[in-house]
Amino acid sequence: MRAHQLAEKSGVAKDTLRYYEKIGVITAPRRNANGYRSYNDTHVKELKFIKFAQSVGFPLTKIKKAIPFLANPDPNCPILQATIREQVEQIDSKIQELQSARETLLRWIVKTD
Amino acid sequence: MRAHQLAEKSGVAKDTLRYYEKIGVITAPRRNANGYRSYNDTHVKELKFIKFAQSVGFPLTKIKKAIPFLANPDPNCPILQATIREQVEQIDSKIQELQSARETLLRWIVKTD
DNA sequence: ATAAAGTATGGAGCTTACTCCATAGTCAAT
DNA sequence: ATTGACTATGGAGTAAGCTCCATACTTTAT
Repeated sequence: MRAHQLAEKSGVAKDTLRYYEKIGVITAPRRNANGYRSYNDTHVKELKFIKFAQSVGFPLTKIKKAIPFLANPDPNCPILQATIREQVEQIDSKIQELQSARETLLRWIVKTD
Repeated sequence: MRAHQLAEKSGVAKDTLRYYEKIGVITAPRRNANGYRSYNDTHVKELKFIKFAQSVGFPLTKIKKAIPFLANPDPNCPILQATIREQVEQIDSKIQELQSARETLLRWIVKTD
C-alpha cells in the first residue's frame, strides 16, 4: 500500500504519515526498489490506535511508547492501567479548572429577565 | 515604576512585560530620559485584568481588544456580555469533550475488586 | 575607577502536531 | 518523448505565549 492509499484509508494526511514516521510514532515501512514506502495493515492498526489515543487526550510522546505493545495487547497490563488512570486524573483536573472558570464567568453575566 | 518592580508587583516576568507591550496587550509605558520604561498603576490594573481573563480562558488577542474599555468599565455593555456568554459556551463544549474522553477511558479500566 | 546590577534591543528558541514548500526522482499513459 | 500523477527529501512555517540570549548602555555602590 502506498502513501495516498494509506492516507485515504486512515484519514491521516500523507505529510502527517511522514511526520509520524520521523518521530517514530509509527513503525517505518519497508521501501520498494524505487524507494517508495510500502505500508501494510499494521500501519492501519497503528494509525487507528493513534487516533483513538489522541481522542482521549494522549500526546504523541506517550502514544509512541505504547505502539510496541500493540502487537500483543494485554488489557491487564499494569503499566497500561496506570497510564489510563493517570490520564483520567489529568482530565478530571482539567474539567475542574474549566468548571471554576465557568462559575467565575457566570457571575459576570447580567441577568436580563 | 521600573520593570523589575512591576514584575514583582504583578507576578509577570520582565520579558513577558516586553512581550505584552510588543503585541500591544498592555499600553506602552512612557520612557525616562535614559530610555528606561516607566510604568504606573494603570499597568498594574491591566496586568491584573490580563491574568484574570487568562484564568477564565481568554486568549491574548481577545484580551487586547478589551483593554481600552478598562478605563471606563460598563458591566452592562452588550458586547462584553456576548463575549462572556460565548466563552461560557466554549468552556461547556470543552467540558463535554473531556467528559466523553473520560467515559471512554473508564471503560478500559479493569476493575480490581 | 571599576565592578555589579539593572535596562534596552532584536531576534532565536521552546512546545505540540502538524502543514506546506521547493526541488528532484519515478512511473504510467499517450 | 513528453506530459501528468505520484513519491522522495530536507527544511521552513503555523499557532500561542512566552522565555532566553548576546550585545550594549546606564546607574549605583565601593
